[in-house]
Amino acid sequence: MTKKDVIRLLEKIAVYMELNLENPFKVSAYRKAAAALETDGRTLDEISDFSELKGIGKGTNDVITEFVQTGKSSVLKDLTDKVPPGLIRMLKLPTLGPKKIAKIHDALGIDTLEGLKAACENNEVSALSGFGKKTEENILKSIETVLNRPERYPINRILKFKQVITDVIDTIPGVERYDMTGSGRRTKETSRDLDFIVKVEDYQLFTQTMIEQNFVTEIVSQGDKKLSLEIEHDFDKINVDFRFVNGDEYISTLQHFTGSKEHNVKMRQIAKSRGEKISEYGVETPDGLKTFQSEEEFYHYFDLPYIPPAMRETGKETDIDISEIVSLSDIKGDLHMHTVYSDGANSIREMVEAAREKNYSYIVITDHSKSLRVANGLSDERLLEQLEEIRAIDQEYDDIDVYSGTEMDILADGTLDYSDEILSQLDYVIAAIHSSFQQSEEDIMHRLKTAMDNPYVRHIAHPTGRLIGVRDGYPVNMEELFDYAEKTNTILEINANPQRLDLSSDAIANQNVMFTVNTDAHHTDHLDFMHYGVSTLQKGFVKTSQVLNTLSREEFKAYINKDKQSDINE
DNA sequence: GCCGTTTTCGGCCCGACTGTTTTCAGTCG
Repeated sequence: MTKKDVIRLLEKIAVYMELNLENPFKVSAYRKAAAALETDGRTLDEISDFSELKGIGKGTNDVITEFVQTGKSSVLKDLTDKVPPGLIRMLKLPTLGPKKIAKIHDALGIDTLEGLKAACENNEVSALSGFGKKTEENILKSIETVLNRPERYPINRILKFKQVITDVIDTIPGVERYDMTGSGRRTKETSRDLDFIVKVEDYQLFTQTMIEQNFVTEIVSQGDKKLSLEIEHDFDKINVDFRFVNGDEYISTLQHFTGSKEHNVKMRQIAKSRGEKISEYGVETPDGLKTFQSEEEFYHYFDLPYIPPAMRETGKETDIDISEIVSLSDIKGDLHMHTVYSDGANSIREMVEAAREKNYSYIVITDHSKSLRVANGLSDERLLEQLEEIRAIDQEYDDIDVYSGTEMDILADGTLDYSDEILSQLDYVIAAIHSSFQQSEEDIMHRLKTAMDNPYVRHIAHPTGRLIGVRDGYPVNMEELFDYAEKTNTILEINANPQRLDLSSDAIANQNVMFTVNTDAHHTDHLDFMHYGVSTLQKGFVKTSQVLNTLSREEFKAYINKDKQSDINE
């Protein structure tokens, strides 16, 4: 029995209560109780009295206590006796909510998706009062969608959908400004849909242009203020919402539609306690509607520091001190990138020039090692050749330090791809697993530990090998990984490539080790990925002092010239 | 069901759009 089990129980009760048409505020109380448990940093055993948490009172405390002690819940049992499980599946259908489902169930006795489909096809649903032809069609369409489309897409897929949309927006005259909002802006690992806000002179022209595009498969809704479409790209379908903004409310609309919902509820409660009201149009104050020039100004107005989008999730971000959390401007260099020596697209010099444009103080060139043949990994000789070239280029620049490194393979049996004799000549060594993902956790941990034990290996790249929504990665014992990293002074990477985001924000929260965030760029354009990695760190509430590449140029040079075992911040 | 510096009852964030209805309920974000 873990905290997660209790959270799931409370959320399950909320869903069943919703379908049982209980008071919506009662339903919401169960959801809030679940959120309160989630936000609390402690484990189940560490909490002695649940009712001391804000949002948990006598009722939910009793439910939790019964469940923890007996493993059962009489409240849930009563509900599951009353509500057929098929109705839970119906809740997933867009346009169908608890009220309509209850009505269909009560009037027609339908309690399965299949039964619902048949009833629509026989026009039984449209015969009910309050239902019509259109509702029936929409239900059939919803069933189709739910059966044929993934619920959420990984962030990398979301970014491709985004490109399809922005390519069109960029051609529409009169568009003054637009932003992607929603979970995409918050850098969630997966998103259900795409959201944009658009400041445009003529929303009708915008709407007309957009709905004429070949990729539009359905107009979900269309009004003066918003447009909602279903689009298709590369055989995948997703919903896209546009919100039209006029005048001075842009920042308030941006803030509102960035979410999360929980974050917004929290902000509105704060406003309300001051006698004010937040909406997407601004803040209603006793002196009239207040609008803002920036989100910084918006948060400062409520006596809060600027909260980056990535951190706007549970609402707890408004309660805690976030002044020391890392931000993109703290990043002084990129320690993991590839060149044409292995599988990168650009030369060392091109990478240096691109890094200078980012105002970085230092970079490390880290091509693949010899065993990674598919990526043209460097033999000992080519690595030493490259080292010479890096040294020469470094000499040419006053404003940036260019260090020689490698992303060295940890081979299947745990041996490292270069000898210590070779490694000792490099400035900075990264180790990574690129092969034999199917090994047991024990074998994988043996490989990672061998690398961490090596005196030249400074950091482990993409420690789990996962690709979001594509593969889980190899089996890593996370507790052991963090313990061993701490023991050996080995730094763990947040790989900023949006396919990876590895380690994940969930994994790094509340850990006491050093991290580094790097793009793993294979092209100069990829250096732009850095902000995804920083967002991941922000979601894990990681402080600037815990991130290696926030060190100044001099501090980083000192770190490189020191033994791995010595303290970084000495 | 939870909560309280307008407190033990009466609120609980707020607005857009659709569809069915003829003034609004339901759903969504």
